[in-house]
Amino acid sequence: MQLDSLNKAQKEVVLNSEGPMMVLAGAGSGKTRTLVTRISHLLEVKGVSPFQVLALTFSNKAAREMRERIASTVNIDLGALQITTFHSFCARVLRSQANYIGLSKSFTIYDDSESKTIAKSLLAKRGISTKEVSPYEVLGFIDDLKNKGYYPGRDMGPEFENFEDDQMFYEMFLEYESELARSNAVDFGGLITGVLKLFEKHPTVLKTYQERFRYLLVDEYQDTNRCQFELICYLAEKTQNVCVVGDEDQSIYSWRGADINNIFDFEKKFPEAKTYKLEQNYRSSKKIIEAASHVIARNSYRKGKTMWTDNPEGEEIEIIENNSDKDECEFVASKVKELKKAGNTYNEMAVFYRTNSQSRQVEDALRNSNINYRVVGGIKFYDRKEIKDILAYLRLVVNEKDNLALSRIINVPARGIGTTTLRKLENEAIKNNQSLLETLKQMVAAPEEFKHIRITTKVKSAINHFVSLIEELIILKDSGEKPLVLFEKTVNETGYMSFLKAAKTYEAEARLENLEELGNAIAQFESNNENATMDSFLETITLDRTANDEEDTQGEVSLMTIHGSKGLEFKYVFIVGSEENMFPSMRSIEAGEKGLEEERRLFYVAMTRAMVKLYICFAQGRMLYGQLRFNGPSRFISEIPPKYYTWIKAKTGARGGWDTSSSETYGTSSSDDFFADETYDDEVVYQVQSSVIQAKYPQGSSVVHSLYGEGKVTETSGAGEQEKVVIKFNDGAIKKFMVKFAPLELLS
DNA sequence: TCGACGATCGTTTTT
DNA sequence: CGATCGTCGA
Repeated sequence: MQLDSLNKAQKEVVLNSEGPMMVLAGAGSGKTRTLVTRISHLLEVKGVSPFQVLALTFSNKAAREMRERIASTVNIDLGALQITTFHSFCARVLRSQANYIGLSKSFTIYDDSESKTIAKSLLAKRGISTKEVSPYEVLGFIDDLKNKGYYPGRDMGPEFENFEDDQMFYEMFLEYESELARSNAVDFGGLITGVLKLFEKHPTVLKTYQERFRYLLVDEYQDTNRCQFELICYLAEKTQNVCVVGDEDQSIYSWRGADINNIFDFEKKFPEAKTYKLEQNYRSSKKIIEAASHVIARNSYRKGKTMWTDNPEGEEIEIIENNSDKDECEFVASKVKELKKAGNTYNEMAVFYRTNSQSRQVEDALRNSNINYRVVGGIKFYDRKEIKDILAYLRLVVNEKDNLALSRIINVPARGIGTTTLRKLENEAIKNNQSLLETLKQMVAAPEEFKHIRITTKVKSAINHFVSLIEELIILKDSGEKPLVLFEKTVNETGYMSFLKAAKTYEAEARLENLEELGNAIAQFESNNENATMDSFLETITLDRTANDEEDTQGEVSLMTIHGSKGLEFKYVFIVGSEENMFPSMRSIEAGEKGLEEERRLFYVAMTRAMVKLYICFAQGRMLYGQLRFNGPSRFISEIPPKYYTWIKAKTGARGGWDTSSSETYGTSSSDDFFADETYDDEVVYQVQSSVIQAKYPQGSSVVHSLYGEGKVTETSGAGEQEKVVIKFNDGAIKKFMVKFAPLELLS
């Protein structure tokens, strides 16, 4: 254990092993190292058994990393040490206590897309089109309840009584829940609420967990939702040995239910709690840290930390102004090449964007320059149709009650059991309070009882076939056959393989390859896990979607959304698309101050990933939804005091002209151009002052735009560099521009 | 029962 | 612009 390599605050965190503690750990402050050392200290010095420690994280990646690092510092068998995600932990608890909650051990975990399918069917049942009410609205409502820790029947206090407004939604929630129960299934949120319910309804069960886990640690605490908070409170109630580590400035998942209040409420719930701040940054240069600190200081909803670093001053941040989105990507590509030439490797560089859809252009530019790259978290293997189909078969085999799985594949490949038949069967199943497969089985056994639903003999024989197929697979599974064998049988016996082979299209070819890949994944799972079962494989892939293909031969530039970058670090970071309406996103701007603060945290996260050099790029004009937009640079750029950056016009159109020069004007102009009316102060943060400069295009003036032609100004706001206008063009189009960027000319 | 075509609508997604 | 979804037609 390397206590000596820790700083004072980190040491305190490690040594104060008893009692409640909250650690506010800034970006790059050695958070993981501290947590790892704390656990090692518990095990090695305090003699705590690994069996009694529970560390909860949000991602599998974080859990794995922590376990590996502990394993390499401590000379103890970590077998019983639980470092897992909230969801895996809860799944485990629910499986071992399944009898208490009316599920069987082999319950299925439904992912978001399956939840969506149920939401859709609930709407359809009511004759509501998805246009009137989006299934996402329904899911949002349900999710919201679950995030807050609600389960049917739970007493949540006064503010939860007003379901009246949403009577219909609440009814759908109840139906959704019973639909899950009927299928012996749980959704992601239900894993957490399920355990909460278990603990509340069965104090004896709770007690066993409280007694087992004497030491509780929670990573990424700022991302916990209310339900998880309550879970933590229950688990820690007895020993009070709970250590939560988080950073309110990196809370970027509030839209997923993360509740910053958990940070503020921790001390209320645990009045004895000690709070520590890890404020020394070991990752980034001084310039980057100070710049990022100035940006985040504008947020009001924070506890407040002052990050500092002993690292060298470092290079200035570069603000890169480009003519278009395309130029921006080309700039990134050429800069990446330049950095490579200077002796850096590709995997020291990363490109961050706000939305996944922005990756394509970056990819194009990198590919054209023959630069190796990897898109992190883009394509989702397990979301592919053919994969979901085969997995649905496997799920059904594991959990016979999985009605969703059955309805998905009963006619894939086509067996002549269409939607009408399925609808009839579903009604029967509900009427008889059975699962679909049970109903089917019964129908095979006693067809005369199903005369009233009028199913043709042809369809009946198809059903017979289907049922015996599934039964055969179930027998195979029960006989203890290995997952890979079960998979291969499934692919072949169901006719899926021959159906794809027969198609002979390019697409079918790709699908076959994907199935092969699924086979490889199963084989790998078998070799990694001694007693691999299909059940455990299915759980693993729904709860851990990180693809495990880690080949870093040549090194690759990493491309990812900023959300995906949390927890990572790179020497060189490019943030692309740093424009208003992109980043911050249009929606967040509309959402108001809270939305903007979250975007600012996102920007802060992006900045603090960079160790050596940060490039913040924006384009004057960008193609968006098939339209050229002039958004202007992100307000967050203007929140960085100019002394930390150099403003570089990489490729910019001449003022007022759009498609003019392609000449490179690498110059070091300052930000004065853009943010002339802002003042900076090192201590406190500055309000944007309104300018007294007159508008260049006052309301009513006639103008000509080099692309859209002539029009009239209908609205003007701001002045000088901030001036914005709304123009109604002669062809009727109404568009909004930032005067600074728009190729406009005044006519009268 | 499948496929072709038009209308629609655009965040982020640890689990 | 483009992916996705729903509707309609054969």
